[in-house]
Amino acid sequence: MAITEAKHVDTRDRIMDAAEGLFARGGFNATSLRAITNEANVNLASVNYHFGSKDRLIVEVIKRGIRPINSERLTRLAELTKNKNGSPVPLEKVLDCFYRPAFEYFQDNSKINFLRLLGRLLYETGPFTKAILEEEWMPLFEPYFNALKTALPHLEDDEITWRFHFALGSMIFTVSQYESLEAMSCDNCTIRDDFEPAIQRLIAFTTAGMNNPHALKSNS
Amino acid sequence: MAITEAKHVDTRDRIMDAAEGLFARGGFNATSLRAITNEANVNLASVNYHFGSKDRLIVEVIKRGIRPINSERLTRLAELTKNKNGSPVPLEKVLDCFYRPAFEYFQDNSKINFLRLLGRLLYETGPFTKAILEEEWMPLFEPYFNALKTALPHLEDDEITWRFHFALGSMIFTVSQYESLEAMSCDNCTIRDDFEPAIQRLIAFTTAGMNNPHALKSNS
DNA sequence: GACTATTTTAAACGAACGTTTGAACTAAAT
DNA sequence: ATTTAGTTCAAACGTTCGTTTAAAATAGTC
Repeated sequence: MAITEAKHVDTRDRIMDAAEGLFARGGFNATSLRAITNEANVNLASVNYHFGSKDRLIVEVIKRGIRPINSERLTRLAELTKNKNGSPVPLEKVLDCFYRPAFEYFQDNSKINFLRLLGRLLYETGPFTKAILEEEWMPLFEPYFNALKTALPHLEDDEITWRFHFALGSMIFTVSQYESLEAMSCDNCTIRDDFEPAIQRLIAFTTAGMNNPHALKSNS
Repeated sequence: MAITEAKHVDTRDRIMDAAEGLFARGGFNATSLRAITNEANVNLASVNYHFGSKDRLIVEVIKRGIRPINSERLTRLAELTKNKNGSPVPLEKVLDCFYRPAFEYFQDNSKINFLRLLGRLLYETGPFTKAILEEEWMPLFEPYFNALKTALPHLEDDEITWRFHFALGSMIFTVSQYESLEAMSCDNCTIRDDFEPAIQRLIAFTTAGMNNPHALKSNS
């Protein structure tokens, strides 16, 4: 049974690896199962055998990729607030806990496409995509929103939401559209070899933006 | 000939209007010509008659939408730098010239989907999409980069490029993913009825982020 | 009213898609 | 050696896609 299971898992993972790269590069609808099974060197029918359908394949691919990132985000934030129990947590440390697990994906070359797939997912439509995002996002939003609230006590809730949204946009754009940044800078500004300059600049940028003492009145 | 041209233009525009909305909602590959022609109440073959192919249809849709935005961006920046000839231009005014023409698209309900289509285009693949984006972006990048350089004389070129990239991410995310912001805030933070609070907050956020005096050394 | 050019229409084309099927294959258990 | 459960495989299924075709309809010209 050991070898049988090894084969099983092997085929499953080869399909998911190939699907992850092809979905990120060409999109979900534009990527055919035949393209995936060709790249994975498996039979066409094995996708429906192991996953049931193409829809459930992408769900598994996304969950496999996003869960270690998000659990790491929660773990680091919990450690951060635990060690500083009571006293306010520095804003830049909170943002570091949120950004870094995503950036660390770039260390693994086989995962470099996944963040682009996640960014693309925001624009994909379908019965499953929105559900996955909300399902994986909601457990993350509350703890981080509370951490931001204690770090920015002078701001109203909606103001924090606005600024968190802006920071999210910067991060997502940075990790999923890095190619356009490379093009703009003639490859001077890159994220591939070492993400530390990128994440430090991103933290500096978004910390300054969120710390801005001036705020619009009320929630209008 | 007058009525003939009217019909011609009418069918063309009805196709483009329907395509813009459907492409934005469901993506390029997932939207069939039959869905477009049904929504536009025109015959299926008229797409190929008027545009030649589905690929050339999306090119025309994108160009029709992006050109008035980008020409307005250039016009307003030119006026801004002309009136303040010589003296440095305030950073927030430069960003206002860049952001506002995009946000003003939300005033026209028929155009509300176009910015989402543009955001989605960043993640679409194809021989035409990247070419359009670069073709329409390059004439914009140089003037705005120069304006940012004079507004931020203490920063190196690459540092400006990084921060401009972060600001771009915030803006694109705001105009194309406003639904997730509404969900996070229980519809307290919205952009639909009035974009002025959104654009002012976005300008405040990105101005603070770009003005940050601290900068990483060198271009590493 | 006949003629020409332009546009619209219904129908069909071949190709590619996700999925299903049933037989062949593999490896551990009896 | 036979059985059994799990997996792989080639082939085919029905559907949908973008595109093409040729006839019908429309509008302007003489």
